[in-house]
Amino acid sequence: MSDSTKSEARPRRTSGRLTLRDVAEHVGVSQISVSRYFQDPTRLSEPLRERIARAVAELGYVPNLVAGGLASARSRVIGMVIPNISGPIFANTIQSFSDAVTAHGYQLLLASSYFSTDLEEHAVRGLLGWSPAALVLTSHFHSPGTEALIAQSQVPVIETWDFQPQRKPLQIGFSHQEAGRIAARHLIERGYQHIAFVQNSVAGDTSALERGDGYAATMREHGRKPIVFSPKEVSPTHAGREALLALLSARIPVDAIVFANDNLAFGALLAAPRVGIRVPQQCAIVGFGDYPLADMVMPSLTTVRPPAREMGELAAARIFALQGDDPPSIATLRRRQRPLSCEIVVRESS
Amino acid sequence: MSDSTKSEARPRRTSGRLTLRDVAEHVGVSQISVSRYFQDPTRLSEPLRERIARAVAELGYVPNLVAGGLASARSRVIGMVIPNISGPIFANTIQSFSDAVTAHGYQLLLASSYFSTDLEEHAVRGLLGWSPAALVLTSHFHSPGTEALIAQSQVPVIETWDFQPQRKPLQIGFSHQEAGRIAARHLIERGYQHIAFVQNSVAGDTSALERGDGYAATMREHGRKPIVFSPKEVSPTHAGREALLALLSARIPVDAIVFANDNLAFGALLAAPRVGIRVPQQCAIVGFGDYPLADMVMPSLTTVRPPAREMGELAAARIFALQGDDPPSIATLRRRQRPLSCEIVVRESS
DNA sequence: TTGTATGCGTTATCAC
DNA sequence: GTGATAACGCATACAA
Repeated sequence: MSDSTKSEARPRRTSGRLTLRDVAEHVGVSQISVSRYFQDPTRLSEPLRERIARAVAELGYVPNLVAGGLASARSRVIGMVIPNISGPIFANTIQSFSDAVTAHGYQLLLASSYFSTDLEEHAVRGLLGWSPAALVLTSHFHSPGTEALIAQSQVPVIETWDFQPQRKPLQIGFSHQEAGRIAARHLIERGYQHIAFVQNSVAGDTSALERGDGYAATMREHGRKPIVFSPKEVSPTHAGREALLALLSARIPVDAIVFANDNLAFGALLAAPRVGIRVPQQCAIVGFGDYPLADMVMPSLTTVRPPAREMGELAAARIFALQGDDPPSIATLRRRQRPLSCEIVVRESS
Repeated sequence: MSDSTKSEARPRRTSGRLTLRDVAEHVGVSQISVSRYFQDPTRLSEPLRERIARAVAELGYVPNLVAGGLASARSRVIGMVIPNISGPIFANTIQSFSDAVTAHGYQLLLASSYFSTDLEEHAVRGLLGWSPAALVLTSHFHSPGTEALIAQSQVPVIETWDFQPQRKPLQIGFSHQEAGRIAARHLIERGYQHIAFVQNSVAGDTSALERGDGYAATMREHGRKPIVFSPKEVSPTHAGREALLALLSARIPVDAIVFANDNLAFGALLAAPRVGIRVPQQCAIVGFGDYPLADMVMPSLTTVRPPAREMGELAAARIFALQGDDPPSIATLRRRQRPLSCEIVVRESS
């Protein structure tokens, strides 16, 4: 019974956790001083700062970010919506973004959309409820509802993994059409004659469609007829295998295939020896994504590498600049109105 | 100037977004009715409910979760700390957890620890600031600071990817020792003589050490001497290759290797043909994780599969039960005090 | 450098 | 079924 100030009948509404007041009382100062200790310790005198530091450590006080967020009308949370977390496609972007954000004291509220604009809208609505410092979305395809939500909210929005210069939201991305063009050009230059494109079997991956468009445009520019195959299999590796078999048993067998992503390409590449097809002699294979193991499989996979980590880092940098945390660097500003570029990584499969 | 109620000089403290009051005024009711519309619409009369629904849609009102969280002292956010987001190891657990959580109207605050207990503590402190409904951690290795934080907070903690029956926090996981034992037993049963274990080159992966312990114990129980190799290379694929070369050029070459994870195993498996080693004739290979492509590579990889998706789903289910959202199912309760089990997936590499 | 008063937008509580 | 009022825990604005 050393602490007689502790009331027996605790009001039901309190969360039960320590508050600034508890720390302030313990030290013998006002709450605001403790608040300042967390906001900007330099505004406190050296001795007071140390007394508060000791009390905070002793009591194990953790600031209530919810209350702080309400009082200041801004929070250090950033919302992010990506098609999926588990695949290799966005993994590096999520990780590099998360790391940058964490390093600046922000936290990441993550949701996945599975390439569905409805799920995305639902996620955006939920995330906006937390008044995030910023919202990061993937691609520029959104439902009208999502567009309305972000237009109404004061929250800055950054779109990644895409670049559409005419759009208002900040874009940190690259041109998917150009990615498709790069792959097609590479195979044409290598002298392949019958070059096909295999679409993603996942519905809603509109960016993959754009890569296909880029491929088709380049083919036409070179006087060739685009050949686009859409597999039925849902598993990407099975779909890749399905496409390989179908395209090689056609009337005029293809001698090169561009896949909408590396998982499809892996499916074809790894199935090839089992069905007696030699890569690249009989058929060249090009992927998209440069997923892990692309350089390890045999033959190693030629693929178009998107600036995955870079997009995460730049998106974070833009947000910090917007918040005034960091002065935007020249390089960051310069990149603002430009797409990042993809790179063809030439390996054994072509 | 049709809206004369809009004041020119907006007070600095407001966030500027629509509030419950705005909706209430628009409809001509009190705020609390609009609040009830979101909490439990059935408590409102049919006509009122519809009028509010219309106003919400018309105005584009998004509830302020921060204010709601403060008032109710609980939030529908769940914090999660995993070693890394981008690797294939935890991908399925994160995704299945995220999906389950989203389906129940919760949101996911995600942080990564990179197998560092200090980073984990930092993340936990930050996440606790949001008064999450629950906190999900990975493994049972935490800093004393983390232990103190979770002990003080009222927040329920669930540990995944591990199982230590004597611990207090809820455990949704499996025994890493047993995973190592399963791999060793499999190779012994197949008649392999000189079986080695290759450790993870990533520092701090204590669970991998436990798998190594399980392997070593099983070896001794069968009267064999454990051989443990720790690669120097940081890249897992390079480390796998390094281990393969070293273990096969030893005085007594091994004829089977258990790798701490599939990435290491892939490194060895895919390097083998390039250096003229036949798998499994000359050396069998077993991994851990059953990562994507394990069934596709040539030869396909024998591996120990952890219950990755299941852990995410069960962790979510436990949390909902704790919140009273769902009655816990019999199956869920029964699993509570038991480890989940790993499964050996036998393929061509052994 | 430190303190006092007030409000952030919602929900708990109690009243009608 | 609907409403008035008082918290929730912190940060802003202003004062000393």
